[in-house]
Amino acid sequence: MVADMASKERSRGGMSEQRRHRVRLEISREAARLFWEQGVDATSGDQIAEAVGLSTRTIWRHFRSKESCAEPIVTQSVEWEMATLRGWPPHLSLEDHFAAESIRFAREASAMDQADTMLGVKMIRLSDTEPAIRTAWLMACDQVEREMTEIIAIRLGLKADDLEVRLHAAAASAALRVINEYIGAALLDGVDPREFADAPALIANAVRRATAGTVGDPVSADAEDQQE
Amino acid sequence: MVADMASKERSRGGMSEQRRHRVRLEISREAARLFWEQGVDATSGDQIAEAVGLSTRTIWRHFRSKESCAEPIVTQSVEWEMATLRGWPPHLSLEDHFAAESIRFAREASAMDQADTMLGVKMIRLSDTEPAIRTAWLMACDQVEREMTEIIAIRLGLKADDLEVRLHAAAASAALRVINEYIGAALLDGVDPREFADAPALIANAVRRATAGTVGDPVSADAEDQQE
DNA sequence: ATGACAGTGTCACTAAGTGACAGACAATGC
DNA sequence: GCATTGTCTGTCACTTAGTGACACTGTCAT
Repeated sequence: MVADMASKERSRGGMSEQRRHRVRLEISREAARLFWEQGVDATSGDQIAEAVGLSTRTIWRHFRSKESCAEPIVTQSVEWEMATLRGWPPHLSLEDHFAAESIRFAREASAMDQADTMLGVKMIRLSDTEPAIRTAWLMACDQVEREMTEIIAIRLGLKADDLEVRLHAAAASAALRVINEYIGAALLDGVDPREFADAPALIANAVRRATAGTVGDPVSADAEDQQE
Repeated sequence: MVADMASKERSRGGMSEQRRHRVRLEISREAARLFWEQGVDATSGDQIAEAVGLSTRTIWRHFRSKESCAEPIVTQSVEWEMATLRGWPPHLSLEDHFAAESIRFAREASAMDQADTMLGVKMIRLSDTEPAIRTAWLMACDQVEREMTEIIAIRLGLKADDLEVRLHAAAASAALRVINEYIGAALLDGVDPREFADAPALIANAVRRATAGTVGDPVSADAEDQQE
């Protein structure tokens, strides 16, 4: 029975998780496009459903509200940052790690990933004027903050609910958000992406300043173990 | 003076702004109470209308959505912080100014103000589990951030859209938010408010660290004039 | 084959929110 | 005094977001 469940998890359940994610992303893509082209209010659930080729009912099975249809595409646009933070090795500085990862991203990302990223940037811009979308963006930033909290806790060898850690995480992720908005807005205004080659340094310095120099530099391997 | 206000209250255009604000606050108070007592989903627009003694239609005239009914009470809970920031004299340190202002608040605030503040704290706690309310809270924090941007720009003698200023403002207000959540949660857990006598120092130090020491200390009177 | 199950469609339904119009009420003009 | 004007509010019909219940379809395990 255990093996049965395991195989089920792999074939059925596990698959369905991925599939669900894919369907949500597909819906989100169309929804984001429509939101961008004609505004949120002017876009109906029926329209989204038709664009993606599903029944309206099914849309509501995947999303609890119209605005939340934008979430996956927004979340995905910060996902690589979260992944990058998760994979931040103690012995590397933040700029070195971000620089390496963004090179890897530029090399490995598919055309669809790039298109999705642009859609995400558009949603972030939309969130300036559409409160409904701003929610999605702020929620995504909230996710980044939680991620950041974990990373900082480990890096400093403190608990994740420590006030110090929470303060650093909040400040650092707020800085990250501002840089995201800043670069995103510039990209939409047609600025050449090459202009932002120094983004890793920009981010690392902002994080360093936001955390009083506590976060950003390499830490010695055993620093993360000592709890005091 | 009071008579002046009262007469102005009756006069036409000028008053309607204040009156509108009062009505919204009254609605918000009842809505927040209901949200806290029975949850957001379980509270209908009709219920709010009945509780406040207005027709449902009028509720939707004042608020564009059910959740946004919580906004004024949430906003008000950070309003004194915004007012305090606005009135931060250049020659004072942040802790000194906050300490002075919070003493003044404790002395001058009416019973209803205090009750509203507690309601606001409850809404902030609610926003942990109710995404709809979290929006209101994050929006209020957004307001604080904008306020903070202005204050920091003036204090450092830079433009409000300067990236440096925006980074500092975001980090500082994020720190402020975390402390708000931290103290609010503690208060709801029954911790004695006297425990937080050191809040001004806590806030000032957090802001100072979040801004790499740039914001928090007194600035010389002419520092704010020089643009570079 | 057959049964279990997850995903989807259909349809009726509740609740959120809007538009249009009418009445209440105070301030203003004559 | 009385009509006028503008703002706020209530009533009611209406649209749209979102849910519940049930039937249908394809896939997998037995």
